[in-house]
Amino acid sequence: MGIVAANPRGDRYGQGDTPRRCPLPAADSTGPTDARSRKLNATSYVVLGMLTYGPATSYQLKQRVAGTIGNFWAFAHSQLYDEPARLVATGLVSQSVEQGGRRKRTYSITDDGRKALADWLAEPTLELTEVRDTGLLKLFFGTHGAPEDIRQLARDRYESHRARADGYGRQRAEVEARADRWQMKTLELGIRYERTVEQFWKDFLDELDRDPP
Amino acid sequence: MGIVAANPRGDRYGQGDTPRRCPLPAADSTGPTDARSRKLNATSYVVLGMLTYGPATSYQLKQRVAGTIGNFWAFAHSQLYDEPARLVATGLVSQSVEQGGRRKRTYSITDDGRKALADWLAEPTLELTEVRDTGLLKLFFGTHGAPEDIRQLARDRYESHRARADGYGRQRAEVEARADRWQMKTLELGIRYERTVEQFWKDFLDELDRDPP
DNA sequence: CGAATCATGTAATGGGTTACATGATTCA
DNA sequence: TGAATCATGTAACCCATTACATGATTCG
Repeated sequence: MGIVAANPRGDRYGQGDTPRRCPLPAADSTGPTDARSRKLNATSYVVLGMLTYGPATSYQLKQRVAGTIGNFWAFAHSQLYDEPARLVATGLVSQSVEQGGRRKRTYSITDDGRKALADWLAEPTLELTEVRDTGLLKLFFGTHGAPEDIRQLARDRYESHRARADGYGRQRAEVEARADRWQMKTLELGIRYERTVEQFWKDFLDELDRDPP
Repeated sequence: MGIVAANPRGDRYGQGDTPRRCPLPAADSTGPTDARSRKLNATSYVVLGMLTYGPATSYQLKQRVAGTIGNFWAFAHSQLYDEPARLVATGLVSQSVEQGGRRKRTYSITDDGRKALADWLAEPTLELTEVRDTGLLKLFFGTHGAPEDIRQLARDRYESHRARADGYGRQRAEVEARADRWQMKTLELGIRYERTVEQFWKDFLDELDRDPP
């Protein structure tokens, strides 16, 4: 059939499939049965985590995310408006609304929020890493395009990863004082990752020269 | 403020912000003004690409994805039911419905579909790679948890990436005959990536032993 | 003082995840 | 022949993206 594998394992579908159902609310009606429980996702923890450095508006959250985890895990800024609002509803974050003007909202993490963050950090981490790289997808389907497309792809990707690796390198120097030990480590992984991928595309380009498609 | 950077650049928000607006349909009414144009996304191209290996049901698509790109870019299986249906509406895929029984649908790529795939392959690839790794997030916020959490995290992640790298290595041998050149290359990048990350966590574990938190 | 950019949001839509369902096939 | 697993789908909800909007501030 000309395709790599029909081998089992390798889907995500089994991953989160354990039916961890909540016991139904059973038609009771003790008040609003408040939505104070809600499954948190990565975005939630990013917001909670960033708020541990102090209260912030959505814009400030955006700034904190940019230049740190925003480098490898990006959001639309609207998420940093939506998610804190959800967390307020859940009681993990509180807000204070500025009087007058734009009624700007400033968010703070609550004790429940700190607890939720700590619980998450203590959980085992089983999820598989996902690498969302359009270039990889294109490489996989490379036979269905023109030979020159592949070469162009390789050049683009090489440049892109090299630029990012250089950027991280510069950032490391700038940031050394402010960042804590673990934050520096994430940056180090970022650099190692980008250099690896950069090297891959470089080797690939060389191979294309030696052995053109 | 104790946080890494408030440096500019590093958000995605500027990325896709060029207002590439379609000229409004201008209230004409030449028939259904069919929704035959639609911005395709990565899922679309995965489906189109997989269909170039021959017609398939959603389940067969799922199998083709698992063990190849599903390794690094996973979907819920329901997407492989939804997306082909959308592509049929766009005319890039055709379907034949089995008579009787479950009325199983088999999808094929159309000429327009092949064209769309080829166009995509010819486009420059500017998107930045996103690495969605919960472990990295936890590492970044490590100070807010217990010291033992970090160590556990490192052990978990080390194991996980080692297992995946081993898996890829085995897969490479099995698959060598069936896979084409570019497909093998994606596997090679996968291996390099996993080995790099495995090594990172290993070094980190060693460092934690030498210099405990 | 006007233009650009910063800062702060909202609305609409589409898409992805989760859960629910159930027929078909295999195999102990 | 019953249990397990394969195969096939649907529905609801949540979340993410995209576009729209506009007040505030800076700066030439």
